[in-house]
Amino acid sequence: MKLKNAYFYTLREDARDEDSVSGNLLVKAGYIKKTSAGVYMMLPLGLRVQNKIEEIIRKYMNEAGAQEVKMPALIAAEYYEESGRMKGFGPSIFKLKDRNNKDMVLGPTHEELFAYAAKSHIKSYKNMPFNLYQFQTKYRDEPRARFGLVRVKEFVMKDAYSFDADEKGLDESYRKMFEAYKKSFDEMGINYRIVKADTGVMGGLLSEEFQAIAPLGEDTLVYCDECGYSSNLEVGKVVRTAKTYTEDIKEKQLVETPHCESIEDVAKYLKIDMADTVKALLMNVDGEFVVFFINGERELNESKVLKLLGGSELNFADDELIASSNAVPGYCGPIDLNCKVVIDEEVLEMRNFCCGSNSKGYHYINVNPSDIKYDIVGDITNTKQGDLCPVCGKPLNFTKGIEIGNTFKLGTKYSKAMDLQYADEENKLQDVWMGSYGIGLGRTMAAIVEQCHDDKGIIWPENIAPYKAIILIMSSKDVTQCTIANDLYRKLNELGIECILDDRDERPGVKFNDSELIGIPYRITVGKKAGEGILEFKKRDAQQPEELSIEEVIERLK
RNA sequence: CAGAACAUAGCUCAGCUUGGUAGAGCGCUCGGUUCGGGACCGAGAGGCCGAGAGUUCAAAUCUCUUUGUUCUGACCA
Repeated sequence: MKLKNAYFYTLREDARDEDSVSGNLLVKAGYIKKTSAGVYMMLPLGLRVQNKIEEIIRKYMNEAGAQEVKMPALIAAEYYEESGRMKGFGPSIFKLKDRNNKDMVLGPTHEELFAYAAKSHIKSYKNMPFNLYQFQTKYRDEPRARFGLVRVKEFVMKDAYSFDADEKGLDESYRKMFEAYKKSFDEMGINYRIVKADTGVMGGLLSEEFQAIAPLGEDTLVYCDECGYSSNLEVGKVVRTAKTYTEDIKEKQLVETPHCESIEDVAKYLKIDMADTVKALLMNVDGEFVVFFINGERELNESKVLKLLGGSELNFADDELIASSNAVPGYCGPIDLNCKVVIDEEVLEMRNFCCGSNSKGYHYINVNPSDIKYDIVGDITNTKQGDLCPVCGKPLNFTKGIEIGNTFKLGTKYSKAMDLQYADEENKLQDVWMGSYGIGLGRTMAAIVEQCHDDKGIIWPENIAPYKAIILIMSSKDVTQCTIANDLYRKLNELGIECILDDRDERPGVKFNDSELIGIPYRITVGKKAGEGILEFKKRDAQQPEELSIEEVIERLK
């Protein structure tokens, strides 16, 4: 690409409406442009990066034996009605009607259509295994688009679906995809971690996420250096530091706590440790009023709660629901509470703790497990700093991650719903075992920028940079420089080395800054010494440039 | 969905408190001087001040409504 006559621009100032590093840099460097919240144009440079990511994934998908197809984005709603996910996705699914008033959706993910496609092929066990994949645009009406390309409403996903006759087959298909994912992300140069995760709206048996390590990440990852245990915070079993309660059990006592509506206030007022308090969460579980009691320092884990209670929706309770009991918001405690009570298993180990009294302005201190009444007990909180590895008992580490890929063992959930069956060796009908595997391309791009940048701009890993090299002509009026630069540009192109020639009539500073902002891995400066056959060669992340001959430059880039 | 902030030129912003009909820097066009880290001089083009309603002789400015964008949370591959 010769810049002079190309669609190319950079911005000098930070984008006002992009607060994330990657969103700002991608917009500033002219890779993407926002059209509305969570919807972006892919400009020439951005599309090249996305295509690079796509090619790497395609290579490993094909290597793993998957076949590429392309499904429509516009889908009759009946497919999602059949699988029950019209409800599962709820407001996140884009709905529309055609001119005949037929309900349509813009596909948020494609298990249904792939299961439908598989029906045409699967008659007997002899037709499996196989794996289909696509690169295709997904639409999700996210409650809150944010962080540039990290969470958007329209994005390209690689999604693959495996079909096997039994669980053993699924395990093998899953393993192949898992390996292909590792190879893909390794080749892209991403720093990532694989964690166990919740199966969520996808359902199924197992979910693992590929998480790019980044402070911006919306997921918290917990991992153990000792044994390799690694999990999303939302699913990890909580194993507490073995705090030994040595003190004697005391008699519970009512104390005045005026205007202390939060557990922080109470702890501060009574001058006690938050870890020695039990807080109440007044919740609405599918319309039923349930109060949860957990250690004052912990957070309630929604997916654990729903799994424990077999519920589907968890919200804070409204005033009407609260009024159905004697619970007093801010002073709710597990003693003589007349509604459904669920306590975290940790509470049973605590001694002489503080909790609400169900009368305004008062809390109890020195409460013990024998004082309280409850209906259900279980592990219902998030892992937190200080907790131990559930496998080996060593202290856990925490980090933030951006979910760039995930793999699901779906089992027979969708084949049952979509009636996808095959005849086995005894001619009996059996359900097909499915797996599904996704990678978000734009999100991957964003995650890489989050990891690979400095104060001057992006630093693309070589394998996904839009171009490998950029040639800067210092003086566009210098005939020698122009000739040499154009000649080098031609030679590199002949060798299949993708490069940019900055032949714009700009001052050197502009060209240096732009080349750093857009993050091209190698910079070749054609300047004063060009006449002597000497060029300047600098890797994007190198401290100092080096002087090389034209031949040496070509050799380095081969 | 709740809370908060913001919306003025292509970009980043000032002006609003105290109403008088539009500003800066960068970018862009033309001319000149420059030419190895976002140069300088001169001359220009470019905006129904997000939209609608109201108050007023007069609204970018005050009031109400609305839409959009961002942040925090809720939610969410």
